[in-house]
Amino acid sequence: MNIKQELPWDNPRFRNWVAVARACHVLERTLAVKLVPLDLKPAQLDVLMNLYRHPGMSQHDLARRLLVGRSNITMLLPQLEARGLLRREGDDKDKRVLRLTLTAAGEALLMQALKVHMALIEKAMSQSTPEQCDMIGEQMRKVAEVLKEA
Amino acid sequence: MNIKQELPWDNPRFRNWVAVARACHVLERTLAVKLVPLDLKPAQLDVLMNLYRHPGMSQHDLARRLLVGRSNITMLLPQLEARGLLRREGDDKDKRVLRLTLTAAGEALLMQALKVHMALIEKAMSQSTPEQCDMIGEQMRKVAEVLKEA
DNA sequence: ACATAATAGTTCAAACATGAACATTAAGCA
DNA sequence: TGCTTAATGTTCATGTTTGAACTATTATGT
Repeated sequence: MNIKQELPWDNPRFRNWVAVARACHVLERTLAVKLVPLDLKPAQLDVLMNLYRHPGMSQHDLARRLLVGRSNITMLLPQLEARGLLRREGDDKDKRVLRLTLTAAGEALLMQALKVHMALIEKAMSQSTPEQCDMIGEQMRKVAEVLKEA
Repeated sequence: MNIKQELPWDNPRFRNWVAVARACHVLERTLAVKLVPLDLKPAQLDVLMNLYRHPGMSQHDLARRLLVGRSNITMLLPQLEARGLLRREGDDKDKRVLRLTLTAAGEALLMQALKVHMALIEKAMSQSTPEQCDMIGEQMRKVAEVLKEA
């Protein structure tokens, strides 16, 4: 009847998830520091990455992918657009939506930022075997899936 | 000479880490929603959790554990103190530091919040075997360790 | 066609986080 | 002892994120 047996910290799932959250947090902060020379914040890098993978996205779609409010996108984009990193063009069929695409400058900056991001991830995951790494990715994709309807 | 071979998304470590970051983000957002009834934000829960595990912590120590600026703590604590969830008492030996401890009310609220947190994590990790879960935690602790000197 | 509802994006105020400058106290050392 | 340096916590200005209300446009249903 030790009360500590009931504490979350004695539950492996809890302890291990705390480690996951902590690792994420550390990597995020480190990335922020390393992106300073490029005058980019992690949130902005996320925008560029998503536009690269999904050109022509609407702002609404982008907000959903980034798990962020639409108004956040509205505040975020003008800075990047003013720097000539992306374009916002109205859709012909639906005059409500703005289609987003990277410019050449945007792609170029993204590539530089990705080098930084990649190097950091390489370092972070260097302790794991390829099999472990794949398993982690696989499990984490399941986590995101399971939580969608939570 | 396919240029796509060089892209980070084709690197397993990159893709898998993106999945980790995404899972974290989703769980964090979900937790925030589920904590609304308790009038607690994830950052505040982190404070309570750390004070429970390490009673008598200084604000500086707390800031370092939370990977957050000291000023952030200064802004965060008065709300919780005003709600009677924690106490801040000056250290006798060193008049600069404030020692932090949970009150009974703070512990009680923490226990309620932990139930919510725990349930969410259980659901998230329910897809993984205990062995996989432990392996993930182990690797993530290494990640945090490796990035400390990065 | 027309009214109603839903959607995309914006605006705005409030909450929140950040980092530099500051006051107070402690530690190191001549 | 005194002087310098470092550490703790606070303040404040700045920038970010959020959610609710708003406009404009499209979809739906009768």
